[in-house]
Amino acid sequence: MPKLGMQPIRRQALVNAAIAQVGAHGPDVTVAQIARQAGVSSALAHHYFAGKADMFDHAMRHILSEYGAAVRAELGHGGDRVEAVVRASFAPANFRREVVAAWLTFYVQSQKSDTAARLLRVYQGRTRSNLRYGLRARGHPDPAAMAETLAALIDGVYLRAALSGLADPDAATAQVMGVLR
Amino acid sequence: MPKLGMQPIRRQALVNAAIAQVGAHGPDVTVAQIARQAGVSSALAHHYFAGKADMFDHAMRHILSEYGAAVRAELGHGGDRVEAVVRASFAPANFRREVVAAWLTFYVQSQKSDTAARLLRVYQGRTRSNLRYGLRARGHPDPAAMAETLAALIDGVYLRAALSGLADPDAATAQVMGVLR
Amino acid sequence: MPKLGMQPIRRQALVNAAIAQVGAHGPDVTVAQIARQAGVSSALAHHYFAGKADMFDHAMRHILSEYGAAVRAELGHGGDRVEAVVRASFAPANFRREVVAAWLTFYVQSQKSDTAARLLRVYQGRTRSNLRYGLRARGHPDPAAMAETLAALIDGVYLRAALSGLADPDAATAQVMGVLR
Amino acid sequence: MPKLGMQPIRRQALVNAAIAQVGAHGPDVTVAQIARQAGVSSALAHHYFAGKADMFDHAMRHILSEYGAAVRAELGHGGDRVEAVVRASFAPANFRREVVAAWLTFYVQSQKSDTAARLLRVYQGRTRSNLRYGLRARGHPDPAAMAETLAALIDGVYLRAALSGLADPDAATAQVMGVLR
DNA sequence: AATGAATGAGGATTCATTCAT
DNA sequence: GATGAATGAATCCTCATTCAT
Repeated sequence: MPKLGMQPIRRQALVNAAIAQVGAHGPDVTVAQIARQAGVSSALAHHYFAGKADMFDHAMRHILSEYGAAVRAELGHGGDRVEAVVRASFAPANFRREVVAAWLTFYVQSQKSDTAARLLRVYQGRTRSNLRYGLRARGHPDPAAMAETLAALIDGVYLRAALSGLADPDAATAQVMGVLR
Repeated sequence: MPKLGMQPIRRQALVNAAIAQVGAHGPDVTVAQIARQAGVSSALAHHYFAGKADMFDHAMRHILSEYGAAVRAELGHGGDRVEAVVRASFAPANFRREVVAAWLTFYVQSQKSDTAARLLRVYQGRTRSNLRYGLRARGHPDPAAMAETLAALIDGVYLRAALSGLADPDAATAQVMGVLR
Repeated sequence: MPKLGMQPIRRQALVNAAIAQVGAHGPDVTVAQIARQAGVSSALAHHYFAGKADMFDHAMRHILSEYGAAVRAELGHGGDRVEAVVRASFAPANFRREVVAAWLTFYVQSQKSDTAARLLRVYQGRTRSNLRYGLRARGHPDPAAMAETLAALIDGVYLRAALSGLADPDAATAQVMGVLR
Repeated sequence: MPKLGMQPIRRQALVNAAIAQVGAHGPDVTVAQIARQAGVSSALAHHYFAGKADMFDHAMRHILSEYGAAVRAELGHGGDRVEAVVRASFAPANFRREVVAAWLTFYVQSQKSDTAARLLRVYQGRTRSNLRYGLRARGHPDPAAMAETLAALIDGVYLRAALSGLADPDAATAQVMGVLR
């Protein structure tokens, strides 16, 4: 009897492996490396994904969707909307060394991948809108500009974490919130 | 006597071509592409550089040294030290679309290249120190922390410029300086 | 299930092709040439061997192991041990034009390949020991020295066969045995 | 004023360098390496020789001519002709580690170079004839066969010296003469 | 005489991808 | 569902060789 429903399992395993490998070895990982880490043959990776680029797109999608989930979770707690977004950005699950490194790599590759670029724009828009909304609620004088600044600062902190390999969620959150006084 | 003194000319041309190509096509440019843009054979590129990685290292070095020159130039004008650093960061020469894109790519690759990582660390240290010094002069209550924040914010703005392809020096400067009130 | 068990077949085919091509065209054969003769792509050659050097090492290993088999076969016939070694050295299978030429090439390359050098030393040791043993049995007054001489003479005859392209097993055997009176 | 008569000096320097480099690094030395050791540019090497193969041919020619000179010198001493040839073969000048290694390499390459093959045949013929003549003078029952054997043995001893890197002139001479009792 | 400059040709090696089983 | 087998298409890099000066 054939194994049923392997598709979602394999796809998830491959996406995780892609993130882990890209995070560990940078952008030049091979399909074979990813497949090996996922415990399957590289041929199977091509069976489940249209190609390497497709796998990378899905990996980025996964990272962003985990981020989205973190935001929703924080928002669910009630409390300040701005801090919720910032806190979610540095939630331990998203702020793991390898995830941050992978995020940066995919970020760069989105200069070439339309799919990734589109995804990124969607999430950036959502973040901006969340921040503006929260800033307005706080009575901030220029929510639009400050939202941009916060978003850029979050990315900057990510960038430096990716490079230094150090990632301290609480410190990062405090640093970003600091500019709001 | 043969034609003499080509070495520095060729090296510079190749470094410029590397920045332009990487800025335009991302990290996966080929040595042949770079050489073609520089108007030489790929063999010559290998004659003047130890290899592709060496070329990339020198390209990063060049970007950072141009940045360093911009900082020194701004500092020479006198005036506020913090604003000088920020303004230099977004000086038109450094903030060209392709340079920013190349910078991001090399930034990522510095996860693998020790040389690039070292360079980066030097420049980051210098920036941090300049910012602290300027912040102290301004009587800022927590120069160390704010220097980190400004540095991260500068990187974040760069990052977003690299992706959007939009780069407005004055707007960027104003945005960063904004967090100082 | 895929086509299975190609590995040993391909490896053997590639080793044979390597010997044939090196025997025919000298040390500067290309991996592509060898692969073509084996009827596969050069990429596949790299799939089954770590690289060109690895293929050459295995080719030398194969030649020496065939030689070892010939020695054991001759020893199995009983009879004089010295003559068995000499006869085996010139057994038609080992004394084919291309094999001799390939042997010489690998011999030279063993100046650079540690693996090949090690193999060679093992076989030389074995030959020396067989010859000494046989010479002692024959009551030769100085088995050690004569073993060296016989071994060198065998190599010398090989060398000349490699160059002249002529290889007459019986004549070669007689020539070597001649020095024993 | 131009330097005059550099031709023979440069050619000799390049030939010596070729022998040294091939002896040290095997058959895959580059023209640039050889030129560097000779203290000139690789362009100059091509000015004085038709190409790499030509340089190698001349290197072999030089080795053989030094050998020829050694033989003539030994023959001049009077004494046994056979021993003169053997002794000359292992004369320190010819039996230096690097020369022996180079000799072996050129020997192999003569499978491809007609020039080298021709040279080799000439010298082999001369050696054979010298040995036969000397053996006849000694009253040897089968000068032709023994000449072949001695020649092969000399080559075999060379071969082993090339590989082991050990070269003891007197021991080698004794070993070869030993087969004459 | 001599060499830095320059390149064409080629070679080893890698890798995403396809296919037969 | 899964994989070993297989390859075409790069890519980096090397090197002998030529040429202008």
